[in-house]
Amino acid sequence: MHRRLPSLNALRAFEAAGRHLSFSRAAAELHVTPAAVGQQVRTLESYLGETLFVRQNRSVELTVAGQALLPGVSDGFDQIARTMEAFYRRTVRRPLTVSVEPNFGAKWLVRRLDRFRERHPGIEIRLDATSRVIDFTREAVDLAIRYGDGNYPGLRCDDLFEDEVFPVCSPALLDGPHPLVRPEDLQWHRLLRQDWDPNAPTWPDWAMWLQAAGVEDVDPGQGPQFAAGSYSLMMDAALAGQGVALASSVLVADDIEAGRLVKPFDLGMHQNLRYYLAGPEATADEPMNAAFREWVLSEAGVSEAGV
Amino acid sequence: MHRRLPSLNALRAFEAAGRHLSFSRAAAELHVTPAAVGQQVRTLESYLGETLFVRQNRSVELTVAGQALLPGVSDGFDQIARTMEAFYRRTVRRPLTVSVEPNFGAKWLVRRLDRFRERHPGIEIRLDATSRVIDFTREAVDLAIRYGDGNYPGLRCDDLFEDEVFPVCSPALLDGPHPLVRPEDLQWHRLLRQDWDPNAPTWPDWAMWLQAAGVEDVDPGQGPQFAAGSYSLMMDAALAGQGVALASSVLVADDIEAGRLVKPFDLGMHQNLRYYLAGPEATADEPMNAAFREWVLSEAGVSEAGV
DNA sequence: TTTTTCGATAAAGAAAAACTGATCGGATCA
DNA sequence: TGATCCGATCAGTTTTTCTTTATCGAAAAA
Repeated sequence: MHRRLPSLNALRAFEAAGRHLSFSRAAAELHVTPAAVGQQVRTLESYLGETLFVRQNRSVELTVAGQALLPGVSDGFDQIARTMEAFYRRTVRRPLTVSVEPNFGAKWLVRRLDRFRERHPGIEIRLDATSRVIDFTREAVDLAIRYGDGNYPGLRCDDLFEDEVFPVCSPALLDGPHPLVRPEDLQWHRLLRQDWDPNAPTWPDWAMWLQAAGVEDVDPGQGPQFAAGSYSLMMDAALAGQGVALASSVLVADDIEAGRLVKPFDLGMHQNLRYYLAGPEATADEPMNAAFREWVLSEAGVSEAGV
Repeated sequence: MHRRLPSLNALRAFEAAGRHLSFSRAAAELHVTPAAVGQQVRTLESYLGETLFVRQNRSVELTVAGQALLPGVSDGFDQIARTMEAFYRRTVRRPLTVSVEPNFGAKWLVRRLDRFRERHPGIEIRLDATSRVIDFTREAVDLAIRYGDGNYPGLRCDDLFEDEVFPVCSPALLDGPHPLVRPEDLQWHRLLRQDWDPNAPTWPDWAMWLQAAGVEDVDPGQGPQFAAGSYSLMMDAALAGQGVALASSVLVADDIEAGRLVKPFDLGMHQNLRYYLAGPEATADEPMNAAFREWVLSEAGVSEAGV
């Protein structure tokens, strides 16, 4: 069989443009700019040696040649699209189960999962939010994202990012009666504090941060205390302007970017713990696992090669 | 309609590979390397999160998932290919008529036309080999390639390349009893000469070349004489080792590259004539004309922008 | 058995395709 | 009349795709 096909992308652009009778709407459908559609159509026209659209100044319509070409091409893409849909829906699909530390899952991962779904429509992600240590041999979990020291024997382990702990608060606290300018100003505000599960990795507490900041006249024990595991309650309080919390850079990155939280001081505290993606070596190269790993590393801004 | 399609090129690679059950054969069909097919298939697998081929060491076979995907995808591409074939064959197709100087057409253009057909399967080229000056208003000719001074009023005129005239001969003459090393050695060989049509542009003759080379003891009038328009006869004689001809760089480029002819001396003679592509301004931007112009300029190694 | 061959694979860099962003210009609408 | 919408165009950049080169392992050949 000798198929003489034009550029498939050009053909798809033509098909969408012909269906919508508009380059702009076609561009929207294809998630590109109208200029891109225009160029693709032009490429196809030059390949075929025939004008496919009559360009009016504010609209396009199909030429006779375009009309001749469109239906068959549309049918072809429809056929392929139906096949793909059927494939995505196949019953044998097994979801990819990813275990995540709950706060990380809620604050970082779920907001980004849409991008993963777009990139890998054939993979369904099931999140398992828990802080437990995962035993991959006993639990039906494919991959885990954990906060720890990276020492997980027998697992393929990829570094995602390091964490930093620093005070955050609502921007409202910056221009109240006692604006937070220097660490000493914390004495006028409530310090939101959190208990730690003795079995899990912990963060620095206010006493440590205040010492590092060289501040002595602020009581690290004042302000509301939140139970272990109530990180999100504490952060809600911070968001509501009820005080200043010590937060993890990873978990508040989106809130800071959106301006919901600010970082009044520049001092952050590092520790030897990082976020890691871990999973059994044996299944690490299966397409679903590899796809997730590659995606999560790119989201983390880490090239896989650099690990 | 919301189509979630993978990369179409990846899909096509998968389809070809699945049909052939071989990456190499698929690569041959698609005119790429096997490595390229392998990468495209891998891309698709990662997009779908599912292995499509079982790789054995010397062959591949489809997984269950691959088997599920292949038929529908094949049908889709078949549908599109049929549509394209039908389009190419439409009755309303008008050939693009290109008038070329006969020698240029035979020696340069026809050898390259296959590449044009591959790039623009929708355009049928009709060659009109003549040295006559074309009146585009009276003759059914779309474009002309001419050798001249480029002064063609009212026409869109693109510079193809300049020409140079130099002696050429069969490589056999280089190691005969009187090897051609210096221009003086020409006295031992026959000079193939050509009459010129008084109405057409002419080339330098042997007298001019010998003078430029500073050679006095070679008779420019010796050797066989070919009638005007018998350029190809003269070149056949040169190819057969019957003498040395003054040839045009454009027309012998392929013979020299293939080693059928050699250029014994470095001295070439320029003149103010060049090859041009010319056509009516009014139709210059029609897709067929534009496609041919763009192709011929790229074959000539000239970017259209540089004209 | 040993050697050769064939097809798949991996990594890196090159080439080509595709896309964006900015600008222009003519209809349409207020 | 001005504002806006839509398409065209162009240069520059990003992304995708491909080639190159080298390796590997089983099948075929010696």
